[in-house]
Amino acid sequence: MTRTSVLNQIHLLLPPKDSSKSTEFNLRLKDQDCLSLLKRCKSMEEFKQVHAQMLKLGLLCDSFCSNNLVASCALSNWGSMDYACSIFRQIEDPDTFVFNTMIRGHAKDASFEEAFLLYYEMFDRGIEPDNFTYPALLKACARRWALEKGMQIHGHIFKLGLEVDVFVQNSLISMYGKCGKIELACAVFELMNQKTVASWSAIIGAHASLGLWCECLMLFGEMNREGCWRAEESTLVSVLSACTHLGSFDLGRCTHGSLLRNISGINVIVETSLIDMYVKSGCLEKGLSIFQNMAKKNQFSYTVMISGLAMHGRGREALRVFSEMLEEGMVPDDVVYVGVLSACSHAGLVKEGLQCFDRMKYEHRIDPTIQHYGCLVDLMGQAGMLNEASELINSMPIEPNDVVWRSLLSACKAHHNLELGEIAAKNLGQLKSQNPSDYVILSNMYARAQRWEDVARIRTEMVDKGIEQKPGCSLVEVKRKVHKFVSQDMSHPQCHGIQEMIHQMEWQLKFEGYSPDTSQVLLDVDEEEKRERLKAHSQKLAIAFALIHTSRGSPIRIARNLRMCSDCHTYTKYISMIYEREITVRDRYRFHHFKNGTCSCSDYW
DNA sequence: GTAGGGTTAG
Repeated sequence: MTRTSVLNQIHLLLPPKDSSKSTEFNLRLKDQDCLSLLKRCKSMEEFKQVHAQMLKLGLLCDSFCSNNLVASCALSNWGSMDYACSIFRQIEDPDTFVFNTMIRGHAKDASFEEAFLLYYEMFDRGIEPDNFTYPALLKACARRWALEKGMQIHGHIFKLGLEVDVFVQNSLISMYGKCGKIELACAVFELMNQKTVASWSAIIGAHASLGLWCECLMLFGEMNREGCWRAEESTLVSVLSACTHLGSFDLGRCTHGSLLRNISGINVIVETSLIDMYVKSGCLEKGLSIFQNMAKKNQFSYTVMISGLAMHGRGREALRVFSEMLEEGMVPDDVVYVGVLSACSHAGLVKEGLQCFDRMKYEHRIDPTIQHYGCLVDLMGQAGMLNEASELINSMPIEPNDVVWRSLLSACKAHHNLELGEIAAKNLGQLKSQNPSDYVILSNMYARAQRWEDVARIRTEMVDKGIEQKPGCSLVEVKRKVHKFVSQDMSHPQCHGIQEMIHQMEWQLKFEGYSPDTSQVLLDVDEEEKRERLKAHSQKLAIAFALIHTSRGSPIRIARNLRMCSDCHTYTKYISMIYEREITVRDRYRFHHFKNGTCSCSDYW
């Protein structure tokens, strides 16, 4: 039935002008008819027509009809809350149902204060709220991060002795999660007799939004074990996010598989999460291919791709994607510019980076944040423009933070400028930096200058301040298991085999022309000791282990906690050529792809 | 008789 014919129908049901002629038209609209008519309204105009006819027929004395009338106007996407209010206020004896509807309508319009006023009015008029009253109010609390109000509502529910159902429980979980009270969200969740997909989705989402990634994956596992395997997109996005942050590439890939099997037409949010997961797991090409095949891209997708390309040192491509984004008519924001500037910094595109910075300020009118300045200092510093970087820090309109000074410090280390390095370190000290690497870098700079007394002074300072140097470590995934190697640590159960492999590798490396760069070992020890120390860097142990335990030609993927040293870099380039392996290493700042004796960073990092 | 929950990404 078309809309017009429905509207005509109401006219047919009315008594004709000359009612004496035919009495059979003297019918009345039944309740169900009026409900179906209200449901079919598609605009305020149609609604007003139906409303007028209902008034004529005297149908509004019935609470069922007036409830539906208010619901239609308050909850539809064409309705108006003002109009709904005016109808609502004409109801002499409003019941719980109509109050619930009005509360929901206000909550939908984000008029949270109005929703709460109505809720309190219910109490004043002695109208008891029920399970249908609470989800909208709790959602309002969640949206406003109003924990106190949320807890107050929870208290009311408790006091009323209401036997809460699964809908209210799910809303409580979400409210507590959004307000950052994860333990309360868990308490509600654990007390539930019957958990639905929405309950799992709420609790997993709550953990994800607080960055509790391990718990997120554990809950996902539990959800599957309890037979609730039909996860939906939103849940899987949280899971993907957890995989990305934890580096669980295998689970991430499985989640992708699960999405492909169970969900038709993956949406833009899922695709963006997938790109982020692949790119941050080192599979840039996979991320790129999803990106290129996306039916619709948004600000988020572009940002993920640009930052991803940046992380992999593909600066020019990042700039190309950025131009594409602008051509699509999208307006760049501060986050995407962080990606763009870091792309320039990782690829040494100084001129382009400076141009982008100006464009951001003057064309797109974005005030640079400390992150943008951080990228710029990094860009100049890495390129050896130390004085320019230092001048920029001094002329910044915002207070430089530890990240900015740290960028300058590492640049000073890379370009051997002890004087400026000392200034950067001093500023880090003033900012009460507890980051061990700040001390280690300065101490290594003194060591390089053979200033052993200063080295000792820094080391003592570290001990006094209780700052411990984190040892370098590398993770490598072999046959679905992650193996951890710590620099200089020979406690791995297969240590003997690894040593043998390293010895074998050494012969081949020497034959190809590699010689260890002992200048990287900044300790006051002899050359032989330095060579031994270099050999036991965690990345080399991980490579040796992977070469033993993976099949010929298969790629090796390593994640390490510190920036790669130049000896490990040269070493890995040779290994990629000798053993014909693609080796991907993610360090603290970026990715390096080694293949056929070269690295994707073109030795600029 | 009418109605409600979880919505995720840079």
